[in-house]
Amino acid sequence: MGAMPADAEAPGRASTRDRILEASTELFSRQGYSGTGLKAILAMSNAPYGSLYHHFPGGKEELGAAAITLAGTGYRDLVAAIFAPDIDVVTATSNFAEGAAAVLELTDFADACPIATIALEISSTSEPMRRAAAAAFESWLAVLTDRFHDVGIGAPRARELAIELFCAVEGAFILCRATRDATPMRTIGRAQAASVAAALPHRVPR
Amino acid sequence: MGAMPADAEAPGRASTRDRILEASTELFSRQGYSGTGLKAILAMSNAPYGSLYHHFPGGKEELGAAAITLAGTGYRDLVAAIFAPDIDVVTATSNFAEGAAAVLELTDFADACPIATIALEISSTSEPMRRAAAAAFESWLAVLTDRFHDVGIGAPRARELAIELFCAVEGAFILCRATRDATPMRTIGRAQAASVAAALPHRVPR
DNA sequence: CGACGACTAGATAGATCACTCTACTGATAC
DNA sequence: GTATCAGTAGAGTGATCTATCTAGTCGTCG
Repeated sequence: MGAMPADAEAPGRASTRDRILEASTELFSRQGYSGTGLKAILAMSNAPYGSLYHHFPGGKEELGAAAITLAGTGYRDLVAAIFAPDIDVVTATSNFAEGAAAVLELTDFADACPIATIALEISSTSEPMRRAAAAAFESWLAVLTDRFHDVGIGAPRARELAIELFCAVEGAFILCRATRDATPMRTIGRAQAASVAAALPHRVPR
Repeated sequence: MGAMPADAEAPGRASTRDRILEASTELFSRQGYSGTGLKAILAMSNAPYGSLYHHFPGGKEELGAAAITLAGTGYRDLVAAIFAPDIDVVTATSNFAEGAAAVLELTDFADACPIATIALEISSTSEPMRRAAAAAFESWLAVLTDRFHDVGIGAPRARELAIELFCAVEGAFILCRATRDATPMRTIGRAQAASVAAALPHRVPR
């Protein structure tokens, strides 16, 4: 049944496929899909053309979709960690925005949403990639919706809140990067934290 | 002192420069900056290379910045029309989101924010274009801030509201295009209208 | 061993990219 | 008339793009 690669879980070095994928997510999210050439990805991941087309026979489009999916699960895990069950949701909402603002400042406004740029670029031109982006976004919304529901917010309202938070953060990424100023992210952080607090069921005094 | 072109305001046909610029804004906003070739722009605007480099000696980058600026003033005027002085701001906020949702649906989710895609693409790679995008966004925020201030909302809060509305709409554009569903735009429309209503000064009963 | 498949390696092709170049047109200025 | 200049026109250039193609490496299995 063929060879089972021994380095699937090699400790020292990530597999070629993984290195290509990681370089893709980074370059795509920073320079966009069309703006990133395969050569740049190959150079960053120290891989030849042959490997790329071996692992991704569908070429750049398949690679793009895979990169979106990888970035999607990565960011979903981050959101899940910030909105962990033992942290109250209002604080988590504040922490989320403050974390995003801090990362923007630390990376010279380069690292924002790893998918948004590609999503806007390709959502009218590539169905596979568009679908991958939609699935990634939905997975984030599901994490948020579940968490809001767990703290007693009704299901429909929980999803609305998740959508509102998502949109506010994504929009803030755009504005912050263009103006090179993280203030908007902190502004919407306060607003969203207030929204979440207001949606919480009747506060029990002690 | 040189010739003054007689067709500067030709009634029948837009000038070559304008046609190039209009084609650029349309193609850039739909396919992104890197994803749009100069040939496509020239073909759509029925212009030769010579004209492009005559009017935009800076090449594609200058053209991109000019397209951003043009789209920016166009959208600013649209926002100003929706938030006209004789329309109450809560209704205007609802109308804004509903209008955006309707356009998305009518254009098969192709026409969203004319700048967002390019802004994300180039804000880490081209200073002139980044600056043009920032100026465009700021001009929209100024329109909203002024309007909110005019109805009695304090200046700092007025700007915060403008930022919150901007971010919500931009984020919704991303989510709606990726999922091909205008629901999120309507969701944030309701939320933002409520925010604006809550920020209004004490309602005087008749 | 020898065959096989997974994977690596990079030269190469053909298209397309942004851009430059020279030539041409037509109107104005003197 | 003639010089000047804005603007039009498109062939051509070198670089870069995605993708293909052949060849080689390495570990496993029969």
